[in-house]
Amino acid sequence: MVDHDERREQLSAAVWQVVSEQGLDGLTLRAVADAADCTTGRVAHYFRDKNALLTHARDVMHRRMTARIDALGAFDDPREHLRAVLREGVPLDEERRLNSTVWAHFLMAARTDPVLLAEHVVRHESWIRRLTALLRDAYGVPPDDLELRARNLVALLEGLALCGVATPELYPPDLLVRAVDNHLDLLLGAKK
Amino acid sequence: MVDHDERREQLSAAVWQVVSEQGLDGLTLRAVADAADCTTGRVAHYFRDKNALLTHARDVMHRRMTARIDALGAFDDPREHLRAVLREGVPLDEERRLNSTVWAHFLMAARTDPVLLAEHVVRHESWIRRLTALLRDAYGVPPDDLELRARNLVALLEGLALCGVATPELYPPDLLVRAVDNHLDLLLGAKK
DNA sequence: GCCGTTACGTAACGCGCGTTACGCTACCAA
DNA sequence: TTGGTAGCGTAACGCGCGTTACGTAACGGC
Repeated sequence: MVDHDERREQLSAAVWQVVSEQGLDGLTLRAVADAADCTTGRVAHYFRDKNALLTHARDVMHRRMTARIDALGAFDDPREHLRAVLREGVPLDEERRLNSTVWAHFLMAARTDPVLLAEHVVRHESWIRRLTALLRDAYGVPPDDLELRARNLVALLEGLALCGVATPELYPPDLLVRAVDNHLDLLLGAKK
Repeated sequence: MVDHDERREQLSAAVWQVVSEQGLDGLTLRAVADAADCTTGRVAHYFRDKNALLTHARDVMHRRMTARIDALGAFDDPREHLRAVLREGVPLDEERRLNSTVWAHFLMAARTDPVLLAEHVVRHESWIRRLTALLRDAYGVPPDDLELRARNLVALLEGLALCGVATPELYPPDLLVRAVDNHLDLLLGAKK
């Protein structure tokens, strides 16, 4: 008896790998099977069809991302808390680059897929709410345009993620960190 | 005798339309022919293969984008000049939304296509240089981290473009303008 | 008025895709 | 030992794709 959930997570990991290496165009069941070092028979055995495989892969990835943010724990300084959360949204290592890459591909696919679009909207808004709250905590007295600032913060993060995904050598981790810190200084005033 | 260049531009416009509506996956020669209201025979007649069609479509789109920025003309206030240029990078109307959409799709495709990647890098860097120069003009005395600020400005723009492309109804033109202005105020100090 | 050339439309080819049916092997209960 | 089932591998099917070959109508120089 094999562990079905574990097998499914293995296949989902293969999906991420293929999407990262070949894009959504290159994501064929045969490519997934190759990446998972098995045949398409196994894939077909664990997922009804291609769509079910993709949905599972998306869900697992999203769960891991939120889990990583939740696992950050407590911070004394609200500003450091915000900073730590922001770092999770930007491709600082291989895992987060994989996350950002897959996210970007699914985002573009969402333009022509109502299901993907609905998921994106929910997560985007929730992301903005989270950052708005963190930003509010980081300010002594929150400015009137707090939500707009949070929205811009998200946009900056997505833009940086895109840069890091498209050209990792031009946007190494230290540059991304400096970019985030620079914006934070602009928002909250230079760190003492 | 028909005007070859005009025909090619018509077909390129059909490419943009299909990419915008169906993504790069949906970009088939038959779909392009449908959008151009002709048969695949005509497409095959004017372009050696699909790749030539795509290259031409990218080139024409890029030429139009740079032409639009160059056509902005002279400004008395450097800050207003910068602001006007920034507005061109964000999907404020249907044409610019089309531009941003196609740009984003090709950017994701660049991850697995060396030719597209090389083009992207060149244009990205030139974009950063242009904004660095404009930003320098807008400052009385440029700060030390001028280039990093310009880089963040580009990232913000790309992030906002992505938001406007994915969810136009959540990011209407006036919100995008306010977002850009907000960041500009943060960078240069609130407008008098 | 004829004839080559331009400007396509039409249709077929091979390929890779997702899907599905089928077959085999290992394992576990009886 | 034997029957059944879980866990796959293999192979074939139809479809849509890019490409290409071929047909043909209109046009323009002689």
